Amino acid sequence: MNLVPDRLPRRRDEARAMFRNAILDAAEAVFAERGFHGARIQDIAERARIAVGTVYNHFSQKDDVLSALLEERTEGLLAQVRADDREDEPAAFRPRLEARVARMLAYVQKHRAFFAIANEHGLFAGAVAPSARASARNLERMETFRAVFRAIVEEGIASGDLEPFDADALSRFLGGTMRAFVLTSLAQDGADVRAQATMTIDLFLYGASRRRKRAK
Amino acid sequence: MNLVPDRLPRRRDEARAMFRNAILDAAEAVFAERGFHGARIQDIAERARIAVGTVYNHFSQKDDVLSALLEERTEGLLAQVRADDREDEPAAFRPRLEARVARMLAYVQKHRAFFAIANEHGLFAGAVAPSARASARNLERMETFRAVFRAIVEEGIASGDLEPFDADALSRFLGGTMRAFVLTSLAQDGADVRAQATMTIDLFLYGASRRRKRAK
Amino acid sequence: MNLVPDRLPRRRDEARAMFRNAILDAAEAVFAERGFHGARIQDIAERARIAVGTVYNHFSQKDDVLSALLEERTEGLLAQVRADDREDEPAAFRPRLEARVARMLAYVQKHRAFFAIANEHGLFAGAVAPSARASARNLERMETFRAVFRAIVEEGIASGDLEPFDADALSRFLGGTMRAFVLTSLAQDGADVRAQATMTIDLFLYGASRRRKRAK
Amino acid sequence: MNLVPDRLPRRRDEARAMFRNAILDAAEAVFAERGFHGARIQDIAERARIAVGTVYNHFSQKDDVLSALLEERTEGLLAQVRADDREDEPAAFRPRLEARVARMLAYVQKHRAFFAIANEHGLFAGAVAPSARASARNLERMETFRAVFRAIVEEGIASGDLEPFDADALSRFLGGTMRAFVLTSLAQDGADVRAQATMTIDLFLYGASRRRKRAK
DNA sequence: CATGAATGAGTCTTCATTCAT
DNA sequence: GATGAATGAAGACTCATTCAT
Repeated sequence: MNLVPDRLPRRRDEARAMFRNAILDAAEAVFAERGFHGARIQDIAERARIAVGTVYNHFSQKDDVLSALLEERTEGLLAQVRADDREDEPAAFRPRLEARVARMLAYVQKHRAFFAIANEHGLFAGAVAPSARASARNLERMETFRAVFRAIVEEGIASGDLEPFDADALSRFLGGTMRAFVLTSLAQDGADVRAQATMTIDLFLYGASRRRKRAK
Repeated sequence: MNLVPDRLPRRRDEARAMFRNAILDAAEAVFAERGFHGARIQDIAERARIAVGTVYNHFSQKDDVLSALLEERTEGLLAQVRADDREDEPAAFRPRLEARVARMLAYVQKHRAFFAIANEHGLFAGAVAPSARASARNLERMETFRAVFRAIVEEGIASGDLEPFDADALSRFLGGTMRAFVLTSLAQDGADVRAQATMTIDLFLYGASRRRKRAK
Repeated sequence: MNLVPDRLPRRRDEARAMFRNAILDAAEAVFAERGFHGARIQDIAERARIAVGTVYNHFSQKDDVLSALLEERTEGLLAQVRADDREDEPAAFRPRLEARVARMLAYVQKHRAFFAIANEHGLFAGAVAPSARASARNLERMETFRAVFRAIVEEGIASGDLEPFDADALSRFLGGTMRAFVLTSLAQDGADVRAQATMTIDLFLYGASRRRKRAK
Repeated sequence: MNLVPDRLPRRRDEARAMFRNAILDAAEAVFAERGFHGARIQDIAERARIAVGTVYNHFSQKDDVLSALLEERTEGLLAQVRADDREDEPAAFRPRLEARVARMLAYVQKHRAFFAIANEHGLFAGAVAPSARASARNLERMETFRAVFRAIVEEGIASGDLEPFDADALSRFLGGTMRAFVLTSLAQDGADVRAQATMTIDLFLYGASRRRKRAK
């Protein structure tokens, strides 16, 4: 095994990745502060302490910076759901859902600067009419999300934990419920993610009506 | 009563209002098509079949057109909730809530072009961290919304229909649930508003868990 | 003599003149405040308490308002020089010149708001290269001025009071000297016009050098 | 001495300065042709053979281009007066003044395109009432001028060459006299600066009255 | 003739993108 | 590949002028 020829390329790749990440981090901050349209490439470059041209060496358009950010965070968020590779993942529906929701909330909390604006760009746009403005990739992304949520709901229906309503409606409901509390995460700095997850699940499962004798 | 002196001023006011409405209608359509930033004043003027300058005779900035639209639609949406003046408004919590929700869904459906973009401008931003970008008026508007939802929830708690959870959390939950179905309204042309309202309320009240013997 | 047919027309003319004057007065004030380009027809109309359209009933363009003003004030200023009709006008060169200068200074002082900006529009532009921008009428006006000053100077040369220098140079010198003190008039509210006139003439005649034994 | 590291920055600075000068030169010409308001940034850019945006890389507003021009020419004009560093500067009051005036006239002649419009923007506004429109910097500039002229005049009074009149009045008189002949410079292409300077000084010192036996 | 809203040509300014160094 | 100045298309906004009432 000759490692030498590997070394330089590897370093190069690392360097590339560092620039790329620096740009994305800077963009996340600047987008959050000024919104996508209010953010100038110049601002992002300055925040990343690089030159404007360098941004263009890594992304061919401003839009691509946003897309990459959406891609990255979406992927990160979805990774919180996919629990297949976790050994300690609970098996029962509710605790498993709770674990997933808690992880998602934590992730959103960590990147709240970004999620605050992602909303404006259709990340949570749900079933909004696919306007000409929503890029094809955006729609795909939303569809991935939807699929993940639908899978969860279908699991629940299959396991008998959820009422066999329309899976689509239920997945939207789950999304909406989470979103309600995600927004709290965005607003607060040190939100108690665990408690929020519990409340989210509780309301998702049993609603807001006056509980009678049902055991929680 | 001498109506004559009234005539001209009245006509003038009417003319003013007509222009203003034409502009707002055109803006609603253009914003929906291209988004706020993609919409040029020229586009709005053309759609309204007036000159660019005329837009500026009625709104001093592009931003103000959006604001006025938000104002108008927000007010319209809230008007659907305030049921005090309706004689046929049901008295019981659930049917009353259902009626309100149905009216709101219908209103959103009617102005879905607008609500699709209002989303991007914080109308539903909920508790998102009040960024420097959200105008003071925007915050006020969101607060009004919040207050209306909280009032509904508090009614429900008082009447014993809702579990005495934190009113703030419940109002967010109600908002999130509605939003999930509102988005469906936005996507579809002839959505069955009544059915959606029922499903919204049902999920809001009883959640998604498998129903046992509880009477629906 | 039938006065009736005269009455209405006369009143009409008076009315026209009143509007015209109101506009010119307003324009004088607004031009002085904001400069010609900074003054909007709207501003002038407001100051004159009339409608924008009315301004256009009296002047066909914005430029014409300025022109009319220049015309009027130029004429007024020149009227201060032409002393032919005054019975008490001194005959000797120096007192006569002094009287004329004093009257001009007083006139400028009275209309200083206007003269402060007239400068920007070539009223005193003197021999500036006749740019394409200086309207033909403007040049004529300047020429009239020049002619008046030259006449004065030639009088002085003829009477032996002035050194037989180039009449053109002398007239420019007289203009420059006056201008130096006119500017003081513009700055101060209650400038002592008489004293200024005396100083102007004194310097014009004898210069600034140390006086020896010559009787002043 | 290592010049290498210096090279690039030095070249960059030179490049910057070249663009800046190209813009100012173009602006001088265009302003002279069309006046400040009639000059479009586009015109200036075209004349300088650069893009519109480049103008904005060097000046943040159109106003700033004019200001920079005023600054530069004012400084240039004043530099003609400050004779301290000249070895061949005459010591006696009159020849010294004459040298200074000649240099100023030559400078104005050289940049007459500019001075023709500077007039419109208060460069020579003298003691005009400091309107809200005259920028603070403008006033400063005028004050500098005034100070220079006053210093000259005071020198003359101190040396006994000038009558001990009010220094302020005398400095205005000097300015006015010069201005009268400067304007001639502006009009003519190949004006005889030396002769003009002599005439200026002569009139400034001895006025226009008929000379008796006094030795010139 | 007064009125004042409608008109739309005109211009400054911004900023994504390019490219020579 | 980094740099940052040059580029120029694009768009908000102004305001002189028109014209229906």
